[in-house]
Amino acid sequence: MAYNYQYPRAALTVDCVVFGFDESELKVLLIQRALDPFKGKWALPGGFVRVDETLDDAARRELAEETGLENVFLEQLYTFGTVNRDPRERVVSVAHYALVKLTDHKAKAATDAANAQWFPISKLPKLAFDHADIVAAALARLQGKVRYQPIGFELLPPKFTLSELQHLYEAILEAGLDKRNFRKKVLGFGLLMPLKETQMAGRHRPAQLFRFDADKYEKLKKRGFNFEL
Amino acid sequence: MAYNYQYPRAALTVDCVVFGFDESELKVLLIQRALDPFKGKWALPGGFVRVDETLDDAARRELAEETGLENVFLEQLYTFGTVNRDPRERVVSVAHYALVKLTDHKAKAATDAANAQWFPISKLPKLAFDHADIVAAALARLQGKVRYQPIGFELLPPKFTLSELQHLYEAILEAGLDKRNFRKKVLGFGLLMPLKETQMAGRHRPAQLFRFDADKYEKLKKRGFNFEL
DNA sequence: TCAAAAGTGTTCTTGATACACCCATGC
DNA sequence: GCATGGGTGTATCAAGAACACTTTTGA
Repeated sequence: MAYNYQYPRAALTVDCVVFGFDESELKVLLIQRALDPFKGKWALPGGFVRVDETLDDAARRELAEETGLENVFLEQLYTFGTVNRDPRERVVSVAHYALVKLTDHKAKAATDAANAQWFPISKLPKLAFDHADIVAAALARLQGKVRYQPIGFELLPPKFTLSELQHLYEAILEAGLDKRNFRKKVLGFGLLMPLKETQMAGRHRPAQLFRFDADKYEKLKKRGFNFEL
Repeated sequence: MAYNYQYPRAALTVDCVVFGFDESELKVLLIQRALDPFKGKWALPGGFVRVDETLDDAARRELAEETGLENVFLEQLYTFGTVNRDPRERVVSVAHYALVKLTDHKAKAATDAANAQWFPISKLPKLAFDHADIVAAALARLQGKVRYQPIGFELLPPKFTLSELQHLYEAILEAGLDKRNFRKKVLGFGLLMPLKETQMAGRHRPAQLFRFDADKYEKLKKRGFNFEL
């Protein structure tokens, strides 16, 4: 079946910048292209939007198909519409960014997506199309948003230590933070619940584990509370 | 000429939320639809993206065609891609928002766009499609952005008084501001240049006129300066 | 002389920053 | 017993918030 239109139409795609956090580093998930153009090059997961699915649905579907990731935090980022960003034809891409808990998804993704690989954000390979621009925009968004919305927890396991949280913020913001001030502030919100467990990890004092209380955050937000790091 | 594609494609449009400021009120420019669907209803200016123009170009072209506005501040907002947002077929719309100096553009727009009209943001009519959602998103963006970027000046004439500026911020943020604190802070940036002129407006003390020094702002920004109201 | 908006400083409170030592564990 | 990261409090400084009266003009 073919479809006729009076005027030529741009093709519409979605692309996803998937962030993960591991070994105190911020990472991005890339896939190696199997087809031309840019065959063999690294690129963002993504693909064409079907005519009967929302943009969000399209992004989640492509993410599942190409990387095996499901149920992740996903948000629209920006729409890239330069005329010649794809050498084949006019393609407009609605870029998204996703945050995944690497500890959960690591194994799964490895099996479903043989040609997917995590790269430290500071050591990305050359990317296909204008995907380097998209990654830059996503990083800027993440750096901005993490300051006033508690989205960082999407990158950590459900139970985490304050040091892990601090290292996450340091990795995202690319800046060192004072340990005492960080703990004072982040505990001051009353959104981190200490667990009875501790993390025994190596030859030093075990660390208190916390979980983020998302319900409490939602309630506070409705009453005008403002998370701000 | 007709265009054949293997898969059905969404149509791609741009829509613009145009903000203006007049009589201490924030206003939005709407056009009355001449054609079905929603014939006679008020809607955002916008239209189809051509295959050889960027999204930004498309938004500016539609704005000029439908409202006579040119050389305005324009930024991409969000892309709306719900499946049934247009009753005719699948239409994905890249929404933008624009800020115009009403004093400059008022007369011009009135002639070029007979069916365009400014509405106070608090008294908008029912809008076609999902345009009410788009306006809400644009207002939220404006409220957020005006706090940390000096975009408010795009809504004021080149020469303005501090009271005008304060009323603008109050209208956008929907909150009252303390006069002395506002002036202290905004003058503290050193980006408002007092002019030799004053504004004689009615039976009260004349007000000092200022202009915003955009060049100085750009230089400061490069050195890490942060505008924050 | 009155109404109406312009203009101007100080005090208090709050949040941000800077900073150094003891603790619990594994080797 | 020592190396490693975990955990804690205070003093200083800067920015934000609250607040009331005088000035200049036109009618």
